[in-house]
Amino acid sequence: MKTSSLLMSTTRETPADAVVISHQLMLKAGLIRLLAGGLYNWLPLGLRVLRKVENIIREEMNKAQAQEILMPVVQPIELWQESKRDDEYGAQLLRIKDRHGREFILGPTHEEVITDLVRKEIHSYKQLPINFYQIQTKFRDEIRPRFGVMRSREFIMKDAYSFHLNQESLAETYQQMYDTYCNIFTRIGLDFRPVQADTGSIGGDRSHEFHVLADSGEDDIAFSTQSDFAANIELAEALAPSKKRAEPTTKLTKVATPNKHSIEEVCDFLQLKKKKILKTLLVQGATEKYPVIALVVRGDHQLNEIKAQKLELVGEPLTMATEEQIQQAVGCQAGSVGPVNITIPVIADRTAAHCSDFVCGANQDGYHLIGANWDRDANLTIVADIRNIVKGDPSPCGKGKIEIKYGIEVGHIFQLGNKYSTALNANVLNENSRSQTLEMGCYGIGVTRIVAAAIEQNYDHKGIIWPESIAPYQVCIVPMQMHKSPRTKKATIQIYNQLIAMGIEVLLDDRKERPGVMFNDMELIGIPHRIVIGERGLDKGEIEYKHRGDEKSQDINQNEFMEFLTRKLI
RNA sequence: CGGGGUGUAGCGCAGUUUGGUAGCGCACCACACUGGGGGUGUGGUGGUCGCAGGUUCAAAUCCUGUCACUCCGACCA
Repeated sequence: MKTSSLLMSTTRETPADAVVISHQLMLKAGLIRLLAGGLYNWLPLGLRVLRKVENIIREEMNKAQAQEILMPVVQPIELWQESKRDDEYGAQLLRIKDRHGREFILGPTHEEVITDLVRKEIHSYKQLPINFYQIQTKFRDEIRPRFGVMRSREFIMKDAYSFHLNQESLAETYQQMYDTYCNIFTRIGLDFRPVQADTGSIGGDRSHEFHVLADSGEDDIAFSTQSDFAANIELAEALAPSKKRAEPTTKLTKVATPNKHSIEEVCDFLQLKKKKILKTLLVQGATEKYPVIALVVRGDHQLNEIKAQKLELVGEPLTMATEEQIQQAVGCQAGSVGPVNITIPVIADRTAAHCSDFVCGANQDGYHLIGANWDRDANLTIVADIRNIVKGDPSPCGKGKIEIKYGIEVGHIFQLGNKYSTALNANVLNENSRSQTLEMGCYGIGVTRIVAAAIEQNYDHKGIIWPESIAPYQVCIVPMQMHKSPRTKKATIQIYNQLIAMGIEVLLDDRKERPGVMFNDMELIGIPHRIVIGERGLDKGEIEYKHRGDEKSQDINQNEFMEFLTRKLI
């Protein structure tokens, strides 16, 4: 390809709207352009990268005996009513009507469609297990699209769905997909981690997310410093302190804390560390008997809503109690609530339950209690893990301490079980001629997001540094004064043609631009291998080579150049 | 959905307070010089100032409404 005929829309200035580096660089390098909120055009260079990612995924999926299919983006609403997910998905599901007034949705995912297909096509256990995948556009009407293609409304996803007669077979394919995902992300050249994850509203039993580690990641991942344990912070268990709780040493005393509500204010006022205070949050209960529940965590900890809402007494989804409810339940404002002399059920976090001589709200506006202790002053009935794990906590795996890093979720695999096959009645006959509900797994990869994630991990002040596997072109040729020097032109065209004949993707910058412009553009768009040809080198019988990640270029003897380059390209 | 910000040429912005001929830089086009890191000069192209309504002799500027984009938060396979 020659740059003279390529749409290479590089810009000098950084667009004001882009905040993360990958978004900025994708715009600057002319990979994508915004059409509307969360909707992007992919320009030629960007699309080449996208296709490379797709092809790696496709090859690895095929290797794992998965079969590629293609399902429609537009799906009839009836399927979603059948699975009861039309309500569950809510506003994120974009609904449309056709000319006859029939309702459709733009597919945010394809569990329903594939399950429908399978219930129609698969009838015998002999056809199992089977694994289908597609690389297809999805649409999710995100509340807040942001970070370019990292969180867009329309995006491309590789989604796979496997079907099984039993749990063992599902577990086998799940493991195979786990390995396949590792192969895919390794081949792409990403620094990634498989992470234990919450199954979320998609349902199911076992789940791993695959995260690319980057500062701009939207997920918090907890790692062990001494093992390969990694879990989404939503899920990571905060262990109970191993030591016994200290005995009370102080008297329970009420102190005035006028207009001090937040943990910070009270700490400031009483000159305390945050960990000496217990934070009491009131949430909606699950039953009429207990409409309000108190959740107690240590002042320096954060409530983990996902853990909390899994508790029996707690309403789902987790909702904070209203002011009226708080007044009615404890007779004071939210900032003065505490577990002492409270009539509603109290659920204490494991670490909070381990505190002694603590400070808490007095259940009276303007007052807190100091020197409070469990059992002596407050009933400790329910203890549970309801906080976010934090840096320095012991790892739940038993080895090492916890470190928190940010991750970009690029893959997610689930063992769904029979949620959809039951809802949609997907059965096969087993070897006893009995109808049996299918077990199901699903496996997603955010294809467009991978492009952004790869940039987040591979860039410098000049621009993108593509991993070789997904670079839009492997090699670029930057000739010096080619339009004035027949010698340079001849050498350039010769190498260009040779590389093309070898099947190498090469980009020749044949624009009548100054060298600086060409260098800057090629570095911005991140082509891994650069060849510079000019009279200066030719006089010495040399051609210049530089890798995008290298500090310096090297001059290679003209006669040995192709051999040299071929070795670099392996 | 709550709170903030911004809409003026392809991009980045000034002009709005105090109403009076639509500006700058980059990009783009032409020519010349230049030529190993976004070079220089000369001359150009391009905007119903997001949209609608109102006030006024006169609106990018003031008022009302509306739409879009964006940031923070909540939300979220």
